[in-house]
Amino acid sequence: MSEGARQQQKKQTRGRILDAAGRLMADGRGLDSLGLREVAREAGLAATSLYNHFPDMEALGLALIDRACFHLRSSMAEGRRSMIEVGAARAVRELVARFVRFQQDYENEFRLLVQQRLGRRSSYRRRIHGELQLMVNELAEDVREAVAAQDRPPVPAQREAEAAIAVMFGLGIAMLDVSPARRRELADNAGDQVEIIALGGRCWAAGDRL
Amino acid sequence: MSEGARQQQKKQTRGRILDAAGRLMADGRGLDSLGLREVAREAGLAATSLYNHFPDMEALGLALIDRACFHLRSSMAEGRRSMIEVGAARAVRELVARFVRFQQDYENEFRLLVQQRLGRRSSYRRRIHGELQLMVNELAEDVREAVAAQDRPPVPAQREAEAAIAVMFGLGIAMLDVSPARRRELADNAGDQVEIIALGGRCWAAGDRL
DNA sequence: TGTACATCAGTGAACGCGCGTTCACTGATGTAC
DNA sequence: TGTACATCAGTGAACGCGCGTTCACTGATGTAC
Repeated sequence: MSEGARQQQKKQTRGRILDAAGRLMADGRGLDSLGLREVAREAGLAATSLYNHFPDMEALGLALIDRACFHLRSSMAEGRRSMIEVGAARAVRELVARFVRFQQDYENEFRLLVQQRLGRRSSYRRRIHGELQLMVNELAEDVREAVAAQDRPPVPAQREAEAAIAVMFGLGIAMLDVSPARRRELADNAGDQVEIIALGGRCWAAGDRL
Repeated sequence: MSEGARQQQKKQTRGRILDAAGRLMADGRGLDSLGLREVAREAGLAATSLYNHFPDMEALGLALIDRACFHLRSSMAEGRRSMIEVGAARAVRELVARFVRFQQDYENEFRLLVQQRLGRRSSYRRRIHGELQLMVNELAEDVREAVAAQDRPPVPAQREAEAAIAVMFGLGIAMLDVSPARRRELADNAGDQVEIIALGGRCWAAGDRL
């Protein structure tokens, strides 16, 4: 408490560094292509100052990934509770809409997550993999609750969640390079795909097989 | 024809360069981290010799991507014709199996495609995007043919194909970091997911909605 | 409240290194007469 | 068939540049008495 001023200043500088890195990734650049000096320059600092905030470049990258995971998580959590009551059809569309909003509000961070999911550093991969696993599990839980609330027979919620998340990430990637009109079209298609998945889950639950 | 020896030698050297680059990517490294000198050294050439085969590093990368696309395409084409007769249940499993085989036989190339699908160079992105689009279209065509051959009502084949490919790429990515036993488990799950998608397509075709 | 000391965010020089690309070259292969 | 010339895959030196990290430092902020 008494050391406030210095600590606060430090936290602020740390934020400036992360913001600077984020800005540099804005034009389609990947984390791997960011240089220490470049980030420092953008943040208005001497290159060596970064070492007062991150032990090395890997730690800086991990901080950026953590931030992206936080945004993903909070975007997807938004209005999650209300999903159970609105009925399956609307719930599916709103799920996709939430993901699209995240992709648009944090496009760089979305790209960061997808890129580093297969990146060179296993610390990055593990962090992202864990986050996606949580996302799948939470979605599966929501599906189970919603189905139970409607007194329907239990569906293969885990598989549905996995497929839906795969579809949405595919959507996010496809949306990166195209016009807004085409984006809407892609999002509608993805909505249909998730609906097909949910329908398929019901059939599966009823014992149907191919 | 008469200039054969020299041309043939050149083609062979070009192959050696691509092989060398492929070998260097074997330990989880990305295309972006490959250096000109490094590739040349691995290929047993002077660094500058690479310029006799590729105008710049971008062209080398594109050649690697082309090769990967070719392998993806031929892997997925393999046995494609027989899919119509075996019935939907087996066809779905074999589809996933073909993709898994590609992912295992050409793991580096699979990684290359997924990574560069969001890479910095738009030439790479376009190339890969076009290939995936073809893949989706061919799968959708197969689905339509198979459904027609069984006198079923037409399903939303394009949406099913998009969703199935998204699921399979998700599978391929998830398989990269895990044990063989876990890989089989993931592949089974993905098979279930694609089956759910196909079931959902039938419901959709019958006019069902959520 | 005033003073002496400790902490530590930020600095600038320096380290060795590999980057992609250019250039003028060498010498084997191919071509024309 | 022999000879003179053209082509061109491969070479080694050199270009300017930024990389991540280390180090000893400065000076403002915080702490203890």
